[in-house]
Amino acid sequence: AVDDPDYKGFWTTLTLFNELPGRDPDDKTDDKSADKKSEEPAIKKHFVLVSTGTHTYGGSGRLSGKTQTAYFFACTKAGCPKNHTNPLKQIGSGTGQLFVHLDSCQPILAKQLRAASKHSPVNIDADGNEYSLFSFQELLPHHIRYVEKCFRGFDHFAETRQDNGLLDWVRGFERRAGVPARETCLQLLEIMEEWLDERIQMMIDAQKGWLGVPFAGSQSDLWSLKSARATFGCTRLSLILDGDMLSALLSTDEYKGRLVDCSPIIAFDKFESSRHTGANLARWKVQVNEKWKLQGAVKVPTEDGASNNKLACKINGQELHVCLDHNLSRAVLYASGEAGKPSQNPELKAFTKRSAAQAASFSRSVVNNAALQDAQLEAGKHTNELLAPKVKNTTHWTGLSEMCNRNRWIGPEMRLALTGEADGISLERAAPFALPAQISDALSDESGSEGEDQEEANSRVTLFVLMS
DNA sequence: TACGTGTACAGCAACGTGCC
DNA sequence: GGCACGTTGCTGTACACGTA
Repeated sequence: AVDDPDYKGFWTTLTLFNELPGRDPDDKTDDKSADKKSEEPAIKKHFVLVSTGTHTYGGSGRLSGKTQTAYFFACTKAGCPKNHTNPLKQIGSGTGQLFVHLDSCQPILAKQLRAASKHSPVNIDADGNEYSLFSFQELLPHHIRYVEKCFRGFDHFAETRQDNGLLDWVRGFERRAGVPARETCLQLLEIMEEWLDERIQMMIDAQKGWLGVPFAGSQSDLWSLKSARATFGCTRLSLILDGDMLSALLSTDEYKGRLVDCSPIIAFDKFESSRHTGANLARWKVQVNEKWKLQGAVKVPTEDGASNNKLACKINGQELHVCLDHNLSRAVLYASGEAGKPSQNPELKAFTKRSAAQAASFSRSVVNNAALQDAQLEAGKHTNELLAPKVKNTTHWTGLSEMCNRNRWIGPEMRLALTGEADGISLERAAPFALPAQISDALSDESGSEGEDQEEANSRVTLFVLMS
């Protein structure tokens, strides 16, 4: 983010950010990664390498049998027994043995070096007080809460990085705290998932024992990538649990005397089959039901009205209930004439088509578009408040409403841009289409005049459409 | 172009073991 | 019990590669 006095929190791309004054992406002088390659640990400046050898790991761990270079260091402090004739053995690039020696040989220096090293949990604050960051074991309960927070808040574990400010945010409250590594988060999440699944299964079994089958509802949906190369399927179960039973299961009084609405997600899978046909969907649902012992549990699943959903339910002997929201959106599309063959509202459909074409003319004509923007500026709008006409979105059922509203808001400016006249009446450009019957009737009723010629009638149509 | 994912490894602390 | 030494675990970082 780029902060400047005029645009607080203005977000930009990395490329544009690097083009800002003072930024040179090729300048590596302050790049820690570049320094790290050439700079050895500071503690080695206080030792001299005497000789090298080979170390073979013993024990039974993962390193057992492997070999690594062993380095023999002499302490540079005068009179130290760990001199050239009795050097310290240090395996690999580590510095552990050097620190252990320095702790007793030069304890103040050892403390300073530890505090300076970014790998050490030991720090020294501005007042010279030494403190140590929490160990992994001390932090584990906080890590668990952190993972739960990320999960509940739909945050990504990629946030557990030092370079995004989160560590500073955490240490602002407790300087000894730290965020868990990504791998730790994933391991904790796996354990939580396992425990949660056990509880869900326990509730499913109890509900089945209480009511028999069927005993639950379900909702499922599918999402496909635009490339159609992958599909994700999600299913959640709807349980209305007896609170007394649930309290007994979970050893708590929290739910006693209540009905508990519980809707766990029981499947969220990448749908591996390249063809998400009804048959493939039916097989996937059977697998989910087998995993959770849900055979016969759901008689009426709720889904959208896709044909593959309908077929899957038919194959599995279920009665599909189409989601109310989807049915409502279909109803609006039918009522507005957009869906259904034949159209149930051809007049509105024709109007919608012409109004959309009119709005689209502004994106096709830079002259019209410039005139519209000028009209809005003259009306007192700021440059960042300028609106463009909307074309009806054919997929969203709110498309008709959004198009009409937007074009009504900027109707005066559109009239000015198209006709040069505030009232939108232009005798120069007649509407090129025949009058829809309803509009014609409405106009004739309104005017009540006789003998109106065709040119005048077309002008009135232009006005009518613009007003709409 | 930016981001996601997997792998390797450096650097350190902690723990275990054996010796004195 | 203190010390020296070996082994293991954890975090942070770099980097390669794939992909939206």
